Amino acid sequence: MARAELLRQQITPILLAELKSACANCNVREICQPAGLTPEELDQIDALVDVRRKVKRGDTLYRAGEPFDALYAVRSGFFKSRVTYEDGRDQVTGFSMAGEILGMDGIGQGAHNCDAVALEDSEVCAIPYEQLENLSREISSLQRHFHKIMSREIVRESSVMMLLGVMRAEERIAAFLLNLSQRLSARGYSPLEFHLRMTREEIGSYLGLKLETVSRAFSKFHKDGLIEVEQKFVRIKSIEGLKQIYEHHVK
Amino acid sequence: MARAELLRQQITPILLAELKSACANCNVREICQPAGLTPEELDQIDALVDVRRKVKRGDTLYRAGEPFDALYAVRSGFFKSRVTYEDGRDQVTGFSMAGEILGMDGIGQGAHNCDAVALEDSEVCAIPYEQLENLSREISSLQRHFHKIMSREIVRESSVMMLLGVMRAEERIAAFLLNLSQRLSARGYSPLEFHLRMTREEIGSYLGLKLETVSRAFSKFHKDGLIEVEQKFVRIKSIEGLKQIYEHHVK
DNA sequence: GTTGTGTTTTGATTTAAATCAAATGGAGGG
DNA sequence: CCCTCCATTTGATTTAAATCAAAACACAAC
Repeated sequence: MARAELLRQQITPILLAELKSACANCNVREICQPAGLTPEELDQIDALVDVRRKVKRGDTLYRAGEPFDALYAVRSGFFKSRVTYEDGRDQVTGFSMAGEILGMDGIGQGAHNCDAVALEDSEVCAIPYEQLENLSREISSLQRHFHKIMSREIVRESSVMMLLGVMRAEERIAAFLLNLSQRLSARGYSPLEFHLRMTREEIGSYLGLKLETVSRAFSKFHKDGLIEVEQKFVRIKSIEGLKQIYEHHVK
Repeated sequence: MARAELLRQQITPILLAELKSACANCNVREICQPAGLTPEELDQIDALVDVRRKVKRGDTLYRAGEPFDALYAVRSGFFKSRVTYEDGRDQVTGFSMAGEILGMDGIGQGAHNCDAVALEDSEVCAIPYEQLENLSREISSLQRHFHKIMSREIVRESSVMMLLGVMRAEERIAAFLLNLSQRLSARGYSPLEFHLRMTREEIGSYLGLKLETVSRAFSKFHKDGLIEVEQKFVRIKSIEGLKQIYEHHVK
């Protein structure tokens, strides 16, 4: 298939020198650099992460149904995960930014369960899953980290269920902005000013809302002095105000 | 109900001789008996599952915030998982029946993220997590099974997100009934007749709907000849009809 | 049996968000 | 530059589900 061909070509040759310090320089410390590793263990992990891959904006990193064989650490860029339904309806199930791990949905069935689409030109490290399993049997702290990351994904999703199940439109959008802000902050970016990588429609899909509803909420927040919005650029003027909406102080 | 009675009787007091083969007799083969184990490995797993615990209807197996130290295999009974929100709102995030695993939400933070409440008198096996981690380093097929179970939980939740995000009320309820039917069937129970262990309100909470909406949908399905409902008892008359609703053929 | 409590059903009304519709505004390509 | 294509905003209207309300029903306790 043509896509597979393209994908293969995108994979940059791996230079030995780069490989050596691939993980040491990477900001995805989460899985590749769990705390408390010996230098030898770090080298083992370095050797594990053998393939870097660039994904152009709009291209998919993987698609639902494709065989699963690796997890991906996002080195740079931004992804959405999308599940498509028999009748064609689809939903965005998550956004992944640099420093986060992608692909854990595929482990269960040996095949991916969703599409991962780059929302900007991005780069990932592929972590071959079988090798990760093998290595995590040797290095218990790696195993522990890996389990924690999977568990956090379960918890993240149950808070999205909460959001979709009990929150009203404006609460959802406040929660979304606060969550984005918090994650950006955790990765060393400004929590108060950022560019949305996704469209209003994609935000709406993620939050179970229509794009018009998202747009109206942004306008409302702006009117109330909580944020400034200019296209994709967002500046948060009042974290507290957003939190009050999120915490249902409205109404 | 007669079936529940039978199930309860199946579980006999724990004698030492039985304990020895606790896992061999257990229907929760998922984690305790991954395929392809040697007898020695099976014994190791047997030794792992050292605590059985009864939970009375209405009691909690664990609560959000409590330290996490074990996963639970449901041997008999039925649980709901519930997340409570700062302002008091809560949501049911899942139901667990005999043969399923509970508690994976706690791994990430070392503390449980939700309450697990028994909806009928139940019995579980506690699987001490640290020992499970240790053992799964030795037995790679156990490790693999464990990872698959976690991943499936992630996938399960993303399909609930789909349900909450894009489906209309009747579709959600059709999906709920079909899912329950399929899981019961997988555990050897009738897929066409069963007792709901939860109230309409709990179903509604899980599906992001109000109890009245759940009730109305049941009435509608009955009127259309798809199901028979009598209190908590449900008989599915037309799996196909439910599937058509679920697949959005309505409207 | 009666009483009381919690669950479920059903109907009438309200409302939050969807839908429909139109105008505006950028970004990129020729 | 102009033109086209999206993405976004904003307004008017509709609608699905929530809310409010009351009655019916179960089930357990007394």
